[in-house]
Amino acid sequence: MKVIIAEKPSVARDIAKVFGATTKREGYIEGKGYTFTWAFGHLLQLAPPQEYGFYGWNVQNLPMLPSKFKLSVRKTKTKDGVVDDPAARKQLDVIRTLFDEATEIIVATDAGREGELIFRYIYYHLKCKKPFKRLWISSQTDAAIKDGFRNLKPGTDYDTLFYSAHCRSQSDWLVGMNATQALSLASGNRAVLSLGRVQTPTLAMICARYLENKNFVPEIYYQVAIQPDKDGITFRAICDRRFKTKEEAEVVLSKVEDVASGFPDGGLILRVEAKPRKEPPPLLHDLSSLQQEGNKKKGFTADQTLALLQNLYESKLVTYPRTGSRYIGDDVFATVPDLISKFEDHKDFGKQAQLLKGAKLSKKSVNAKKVTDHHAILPTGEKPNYLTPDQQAIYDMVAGRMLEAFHQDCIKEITRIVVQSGEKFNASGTVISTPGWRAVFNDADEDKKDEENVSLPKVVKDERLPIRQKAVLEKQTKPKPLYNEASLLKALETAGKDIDDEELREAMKESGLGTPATRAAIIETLIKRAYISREKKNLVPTTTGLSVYEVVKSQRIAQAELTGSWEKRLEEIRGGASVTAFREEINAYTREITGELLKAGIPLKTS
DNA sequence: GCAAGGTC
Repeated sequence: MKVIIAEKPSVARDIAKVFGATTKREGYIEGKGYTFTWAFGHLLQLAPPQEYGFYGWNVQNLPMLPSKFKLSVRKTKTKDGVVDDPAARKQLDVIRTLFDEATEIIVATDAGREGELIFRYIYYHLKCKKPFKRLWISSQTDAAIKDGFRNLKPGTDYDTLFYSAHCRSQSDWLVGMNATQALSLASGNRAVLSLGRVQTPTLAMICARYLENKNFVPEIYYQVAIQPDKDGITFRAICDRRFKTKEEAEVVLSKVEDVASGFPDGGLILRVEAKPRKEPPPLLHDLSSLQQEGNKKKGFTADQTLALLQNLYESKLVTYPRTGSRYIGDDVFATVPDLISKFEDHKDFGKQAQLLKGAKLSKKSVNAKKVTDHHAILPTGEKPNYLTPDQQAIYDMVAGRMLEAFHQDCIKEITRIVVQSGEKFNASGTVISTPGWRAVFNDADEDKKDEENVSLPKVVKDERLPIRQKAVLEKQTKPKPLYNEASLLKALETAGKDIDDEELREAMKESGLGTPATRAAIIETLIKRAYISREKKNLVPTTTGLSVYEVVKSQRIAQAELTGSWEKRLEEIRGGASVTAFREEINAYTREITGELLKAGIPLKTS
């Protein structure tokens, strides 16, 4: 009997369906001589410190450097304390029984580093010795699954991928557990002061932005504006020059030949540019972009959006939510016209769905090479029964974005006018001539809502217009805004883009800080530790958060670069480089950071 | 009591 093991039940079901296996058992499906079972993500984790003899939180234990890591069943918190997760334990028993009976194992966990780790931890924990092959696919359509089974790879092809995954896992444990205990102990041990490769740079970003914002000294500057009049329609034009004093601005103002100063036609049109600009549709959503939209449009936290989305996924209404890809492959694209037709009677964008019927669809979101472990989020086409208003809102964001993504370009008419009256003054305006994809939600372009979405009257070069008004404008430079969940998620995604070292920047390019599946949890962790709090929509540090930041801000653990340097080494390990060398470096760094924190944490006592 | 990673 062959056993196929997937990362999660939904994938096992999809594969079983292709084989025509239908008999549902407790924890697996069987039929046609196969069994199809699954994990629930990581069932096993690196064992906690006490399993290596490091009892309690004690300076004498530090740094904790196990020579060989152990695995233990994933834990869950109950009122009686931390216990083995019963669901994980039960599923492991199912897998153990199936593996015992198996002649061959086919590994169908997600095609990536963590997917490999999820399987290997189970396999080694169960001390299984059966041969295994690897299914490597990135979409769960029938065609992709069939093709994948025709091209099963030898399990050993992925040994180095497992080594890199295992190194990632151990390194996070070593640095995180040791740094956390060191800082907590050094600060008097009154509370858990956690540190980690992802959470600490995230905290640092929030703190740095907060301090920058708080300490910002606005500068006042002056500009000059005029209002030319074309056949009774006035519009505003501004002189680009910025002045430090009002007096300097008034010099320019005095040169303006406005009507009140006795010039009936004091504005000369020097230049008129009117050109259409195509604005292509946005990409389909991945988890992060949807969390950002949920935060902007509805004020949901990243965690809330993920929970709502998980809910829709379990009701089979949307595809897999924790994806980091905004693309689909050609196989999925082939199903899109049918999917779109399912929305023709939707109350808000049914009309747009009808419009797309038979139309040529944009292929901007179609790129198999950019589909990683999972493709972008789509509705499945199943009809929702009852949805809560919040679920409906998220569902509509998914469905509406699908319509947008395959829609036509939005065509805007952009006009720029330069008026001479003493100085040169500029006016610009944007008018949507063909809405295309923007017709789906009919939202204003929020980035440029205030200034650009105005229409300008038709004027021609060398024309002279009266200037009805002129004024000096007093303005202030503005600080960068505090982070909110949307802007923080965006910043985590793009973290590392401005690293000087080209190799590190390259290593982080595809990942950023954390992963789509964990970013919401990272924000919640910082809140649970009382490092940050939500104030209206903003994320601001607490005094505890700021004190921790002060202690670690110049350490590597607070920099996104740490992830970059690890990613670079992990990629080399995947390519066959030595694991031992990297482990030694991590051990050395663990000793170093532990020592420094034990010294440096003291100031926290008094704060 | 602690990391980051995955998922019901």
